[in-house]
Amino acid sequence: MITIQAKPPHRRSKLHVVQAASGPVLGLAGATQRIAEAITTAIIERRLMPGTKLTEQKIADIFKVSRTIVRQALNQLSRDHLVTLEPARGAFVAMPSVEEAHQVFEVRAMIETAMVRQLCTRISDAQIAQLREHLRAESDAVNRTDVSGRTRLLADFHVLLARMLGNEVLAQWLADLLSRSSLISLMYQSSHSAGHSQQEHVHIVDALEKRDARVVVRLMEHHIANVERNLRLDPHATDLAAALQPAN
Amino acid sequence: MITIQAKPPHRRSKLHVVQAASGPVLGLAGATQRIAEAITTAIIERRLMPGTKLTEQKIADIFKVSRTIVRQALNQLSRDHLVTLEPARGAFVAMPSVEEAHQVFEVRAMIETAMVRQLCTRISDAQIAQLREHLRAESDAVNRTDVSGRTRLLADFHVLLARMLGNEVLAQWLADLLSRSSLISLMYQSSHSAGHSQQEHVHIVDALEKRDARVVVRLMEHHIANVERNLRLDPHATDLAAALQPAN
DNA sequence: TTCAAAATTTTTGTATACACTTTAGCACGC
DNA sequence: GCGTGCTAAAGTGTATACAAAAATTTTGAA
Repeated sequence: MITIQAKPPHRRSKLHVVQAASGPVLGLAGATQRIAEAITTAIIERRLMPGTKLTEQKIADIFKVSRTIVRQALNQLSRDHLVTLEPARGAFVAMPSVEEAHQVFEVRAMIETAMVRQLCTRISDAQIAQLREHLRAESDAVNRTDVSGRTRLLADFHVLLARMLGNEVLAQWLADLLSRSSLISLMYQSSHSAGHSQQEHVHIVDALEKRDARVVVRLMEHHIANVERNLRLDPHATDLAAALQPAN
Repeated sequence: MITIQAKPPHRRSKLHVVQAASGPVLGLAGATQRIAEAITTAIIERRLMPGTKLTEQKIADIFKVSRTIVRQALNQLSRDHLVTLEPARGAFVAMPSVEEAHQVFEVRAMIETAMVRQLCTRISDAQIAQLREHLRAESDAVNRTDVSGRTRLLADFHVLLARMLGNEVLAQWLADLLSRSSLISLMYQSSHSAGHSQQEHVHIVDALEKRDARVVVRLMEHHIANVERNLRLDPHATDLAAALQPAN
């Protein structure tokens, strides 16, 4: 049996998909994305606490769109593990378990050590400079106690490393893992100070500059282990987290 | 202002989500999942070639559901990179670029070597036995030249290794990567024989049984490199794939 | 005949309607 | 007073309707 196959007539350049920044059709998949991002940042910035119910109609009203769009956004977020979908009950801001938290950090340790090991053999001086610049931005945010900014920058450091391998597949996945990490950190009230993290980033870049694979791997291992070690993994943390809540 | 946040009233055991095998409400998220899986296997089994347009209404008719459900399924598949969504044009079976193919294998090499290295320190004899059993199943499928079965089993081997670390986060991600790998292999007409792959799996398990980290890492590196090396990454391969095309 | 513009059909994107499930409120009996 | 069952309200899941965009076909002229 031979199945005949239609090919896409004459598909336009892939650039078309990317442009998205002009024209009348802005809002195609844009609205969905916009809402997903709004919810994501709200979660990361602690305006939406773990366990919070996300009622479709309420969100739809806020953004002036139909439930259809909100549903798409919530589905995306559930694939990122930032919200949990319970059949017939609705969407809730995810509450990663202690188990899950451990697994996330374990995977991060595996992939990020492999990453920096690779980087030692290929990183350019220009890239080192770029990292230094990022470290400055981190340091600024820490000093200004810009909480949401520093959280984002500290996470971006890791994604930046991934991106420097020129591997977008890796970078995107690590970005996912890091938004999950952020949720975990805020849920379990990390006692690991931002300043300390930032300092560790500096050491990692120092080792990268010397292309010292052994040291950089050890530093990255310790860095991730430190972050995990400083989580409050006792159960009462969840209650504490669910405390005070501006409703939308 | 302190607004108290409603926590999900009294959430039922997570088992509830899993059951799904009884009652009248079967088809809650089940229909979406069913369609996504059908399309996935159709792609892996080469019944849907890369570039094929997936028209929503046609799929909806086939499965006797509304476009709503099909749309959800297509969205999921696009997150798995098995289909590409082009705004206002529709869904197409993905055509991973050479670049993307390379990146996928690079990441696989990184994560899977780290994985087996870890496994050497923790794997149990019972797990070795489980792997041996899997190898038998692989061998059977190869001998029977059960094409779709062997493709699945050869991929499952890698996921099985991930699962043996007891890390579901890792396992799920690797599963995604492997379905992508399958698509890449069929798109670029791998000349790497299934039998050869299967043989390499045997060697890997042998080394795991001896808990020889150095060897097992080397074997895994070579195994993945071999698979990639045997792809036809020359450009005409894509033309070849898009070759004979009467419109439907 | 061949090319281009217009009209038609198909298909996507979003909103809305409706059925069914869950949740909350309330009366009743213990 | 407290738990139990019933009723009403709210919310989710799916189908359908409709508008806008894209693809296809038709039409008309060189």
